[in-house]
Amino acid sequence: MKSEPGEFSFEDLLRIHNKTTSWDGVRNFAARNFLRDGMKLGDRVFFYHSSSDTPAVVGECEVVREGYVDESAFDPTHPYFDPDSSRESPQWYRVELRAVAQFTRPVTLAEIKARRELGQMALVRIGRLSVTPVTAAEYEVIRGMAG
DNA sequence: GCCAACGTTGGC
DNA sequence: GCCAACGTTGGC
Repeated sequence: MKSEPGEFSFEDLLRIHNKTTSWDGVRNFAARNFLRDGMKLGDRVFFYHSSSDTPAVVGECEVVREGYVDESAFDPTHPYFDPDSSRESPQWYRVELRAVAQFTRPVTLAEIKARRELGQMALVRIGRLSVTPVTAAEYEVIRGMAG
């Protein structure tokens, strides 16, 4: 999961009660499908800082609630409002994530790109998506790089 | 600031 | 359905 640290950083998440947040605002169908269909209770999730000086995976979360309707799309005053989504046929979904651990050593995008085993990572392949899948093998490599 | 790689919009 | 124009994301 990507977040711009200037908007919402991993440190911000750690400061929240229960270190838990509802991940709303995803408004891309491919990202939504990964989020809604691919994330299961207890799954580990990497937290990635995008559009920062050093884009990097900075920590780990876990899914504490699986995909459910993102009601922010229904509110005309909300920045994530989408008139095409309704309670009758919702388009957008969210999950709840809880921070598990901050990496002692962030794993930068440059390091990820330099590792052959990670060359096919969706994060690298489809860089603009805010939600991308991580394989078990990729997960282990990055955990190793984080120390 | 530039660019790639999309997604979206709307005319036809 | 096609395509041009434009918007968005995010790395560099």
